[in-house]
Amino acid sequence: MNAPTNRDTLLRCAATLLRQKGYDGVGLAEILSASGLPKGSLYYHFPGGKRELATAATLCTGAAIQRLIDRAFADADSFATGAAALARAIAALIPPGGPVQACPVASILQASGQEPALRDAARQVMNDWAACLAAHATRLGHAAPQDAADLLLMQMEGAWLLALAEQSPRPLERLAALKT
Amino acid sequence: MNAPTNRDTLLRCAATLLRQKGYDGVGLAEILSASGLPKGSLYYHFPGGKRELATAATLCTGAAIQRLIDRAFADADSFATGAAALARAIAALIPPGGPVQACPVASILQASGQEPALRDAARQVMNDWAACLAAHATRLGHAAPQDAADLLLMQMEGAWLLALAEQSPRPLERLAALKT
DNA sequence: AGACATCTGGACCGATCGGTCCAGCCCCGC
DNA sequence: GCGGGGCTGGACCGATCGGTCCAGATGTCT
Repeated sequence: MNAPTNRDTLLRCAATLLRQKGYDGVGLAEILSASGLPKGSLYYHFPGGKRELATAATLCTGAAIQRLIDRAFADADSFATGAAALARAIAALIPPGGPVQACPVASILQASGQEPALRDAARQVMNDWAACLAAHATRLGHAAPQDAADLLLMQMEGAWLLALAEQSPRPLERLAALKT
Repeated sequence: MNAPTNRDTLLRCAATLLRQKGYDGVGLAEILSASGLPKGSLYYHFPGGKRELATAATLCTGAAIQRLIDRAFADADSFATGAAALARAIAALIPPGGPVQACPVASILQASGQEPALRDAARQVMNDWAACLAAHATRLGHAAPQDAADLLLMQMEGAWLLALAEQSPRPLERLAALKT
């Protein structure tokens, strides 16, 4: 059955709350009450405390989004159509009634100035995404794969930020439309 | 001499610290000690407390950046060259040795889920920028000014975010180069 | 000089923060 | 039956959070 362990629950709740309120915006108490677990569990599974939990959650979500990238580009016949599919996929992540959640990297970036561990995690996820996009660009025969990948990453992050600002998937859908 | 009032000092310090640590990341004590003023002054000039100070500081910085946009596009002969100039101008804001500061809007966006006042401020600044960019696109005879403005805003915000992640102006310079 | 409005200085408050610590439950192999 | 990790439950801690309040310094009128 592969029942989710308490550690997984902690990661999941932390990831969600982090993306909603940012690193400094969530308290441990909030994460704990959302997961229904006591403090002891947290510090057993993540001895490094909030820092460790947040970095682990970010890396986890980052990997999930990379899978989303791969899936979007899997049956694309060009980089542009893959990019449009990706934008639509990210837009589709937004729960219909619920709040728009930030990009996991963006959500810890503000606090990364004080927390080297967070900055490393943010950097690594970004680099992974960029490399992944560049690989797809190369595979699809793009003339300047590195440029295309970096530019798309900028556009995607920007659109995600705008979506957060206006609490609507529209900017992401807009980007998808502009890519066609 | 137009000496800066204490209110101005408060706004300036708050703007800087907000962009470095985010809304939830700065404490009033920190802003106060940076400005060398007591709590009484803050709550006299900004009875709404942290919320009011942060929204005022964001609107202020937002307006300053809009002036930067106007300046960058002032002597541009096309939307693309204006865009490149703007990216370079934002990159130039980054203090050589110091930390990369976030976009003022991005820095309050995470907390805007809990603070309607912040979300309104973020939205307004974004809308102003978009309108401003669209006006320049129209003026310079772009075929689809709205699309161009929105896309550029996405790219600029994304590049700014990447710059924050790798603590270097390179993504912004990269965007400027790709625009040429 | 005296009265009034403006602004500052800082003590103080309850709530919440992240983090520590340990008693004890539970389930395992013996 | 029993011993011993793996894990949980939660009391507790000092620090810091945003916010309140007011005495009094300062400037500006009449």
